Amino acid sequence: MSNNTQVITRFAPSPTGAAHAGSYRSAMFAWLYARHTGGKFVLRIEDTDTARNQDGSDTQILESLAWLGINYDELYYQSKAIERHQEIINELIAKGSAYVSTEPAKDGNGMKDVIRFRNPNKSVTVHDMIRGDVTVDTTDLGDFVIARTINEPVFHLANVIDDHDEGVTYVIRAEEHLANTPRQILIFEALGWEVPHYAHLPLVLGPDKLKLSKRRGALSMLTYRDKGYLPEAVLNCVALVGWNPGTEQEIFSREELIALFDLDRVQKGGAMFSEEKLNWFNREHIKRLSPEKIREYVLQYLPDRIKNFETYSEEKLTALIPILIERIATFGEVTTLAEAGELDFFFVTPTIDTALLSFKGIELSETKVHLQQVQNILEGISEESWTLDEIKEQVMKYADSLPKRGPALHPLRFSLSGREKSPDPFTISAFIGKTETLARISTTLSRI
RNA sequence: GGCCCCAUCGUCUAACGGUUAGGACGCCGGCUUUUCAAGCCGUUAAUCCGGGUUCGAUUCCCGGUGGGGUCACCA
Repeated sequence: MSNNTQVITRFAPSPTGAAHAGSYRSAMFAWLYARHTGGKFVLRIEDTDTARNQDGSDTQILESLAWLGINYDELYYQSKAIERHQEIINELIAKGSAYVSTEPAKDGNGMKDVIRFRNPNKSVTVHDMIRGDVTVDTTDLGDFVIARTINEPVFHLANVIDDHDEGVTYVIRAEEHLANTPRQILIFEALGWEVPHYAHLPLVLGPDKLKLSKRRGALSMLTYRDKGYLPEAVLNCVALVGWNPGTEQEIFSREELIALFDLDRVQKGGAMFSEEKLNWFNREHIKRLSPEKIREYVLQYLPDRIKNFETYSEEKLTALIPILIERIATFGEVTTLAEAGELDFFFVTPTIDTALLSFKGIELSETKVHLQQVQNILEGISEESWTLDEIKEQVMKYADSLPKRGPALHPLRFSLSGREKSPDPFTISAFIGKTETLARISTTLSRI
């Protein structure tokens, strides 16, 4: 194999259901390697198992890849290569490398012809870019089946033919295929074709430490999209399971990943994919988003419940975004928060449960005094200087004059939000404005 | 079971024979302007075991153990 062969990698999913994080990691590495080397990345949908194909699952894969920004240079559907496959099967038989074998049908109904490969029974070495040389004696494979019928190749054969025809020079795929690689090499050799470079990626494990499968751990990438994860965060997170650039940098843009990625720093052992870490990555990537982009996302996830409030406006949204951003890991949480009513007090006057108004153990009568003091202070601040900093400074002056700040701050915050948990009172006051702040305070006061 | 692959904190990982075995996520604790969130600081935590080789092993070799993959007329 010459060193200057163009790098052509591929991702070859079968449309039999939702692919999982491990599949996409394979796609990602193959794509990253192609982009890094300036090569090509081809996508091949292996849709020959008509019985197990699932409708729409190929478009789901395509959509997921597009969302992640994994763009391909060529797209093939394996089912369209049937004639070519037949041609090769016949060639193999003509050459004596394969033969028709009449044997009892699998389903138990009579006899049937299958095509078997004439195994030379020799030792085959896979030169794996990640694991080094792996030598296997293919004898125990026997004369394995390469086609169900004369025109129906089995996975190994179809794979070899397609990879060859599509010019694939680097087969980058999951480790589960390593054990099957020798038989594919045997086929390549029988056909006199150049064997591609191989790189078998460590498996991505589920929480149970077992390899992810369609049944277990299959989580569509689109689910992540819908939950409000950023594609660059998912890309970043998944790229770092099983690979690292050798530095302590953790946050990478798509371009940085392409520039840095290489096969020689790919891990050998399997690894678990952690959603907790994904949340962290997502937060980090949100921080790096432009204000416009953030606004777009928030708008997309903010439910009508909020948008329909009379007090809702573009300006309010602008003020709300920074408050929102520090409370979420995914944009989907914007919806969750809003739907749980945890944002309502920004737009409508909350109902106050006076039993919860006082700071720990403080008499209601004393709370009332504090609240009145704060009310006076707030009234003294002009509309023009009604800013978060100013409000905070003035109110804190009073709160600090007390043995503890809680007795003054808690009732204020509670009067404004009506919730046990909420942003601080200054943030809320600044957000809802002077008039509404004072209105909420006097309403509370009147109810004591 | 045969064959193959793998093995550092709970998790993702760094350390290409010499480090107090480093970082990140999470956990826990503290701080910050009551609460929550965020932020900051800090703590806890690992080389699977046994032999070699070597002045010296996480690192190299062998064995064991453990885990995983694969042995289809599925891809």
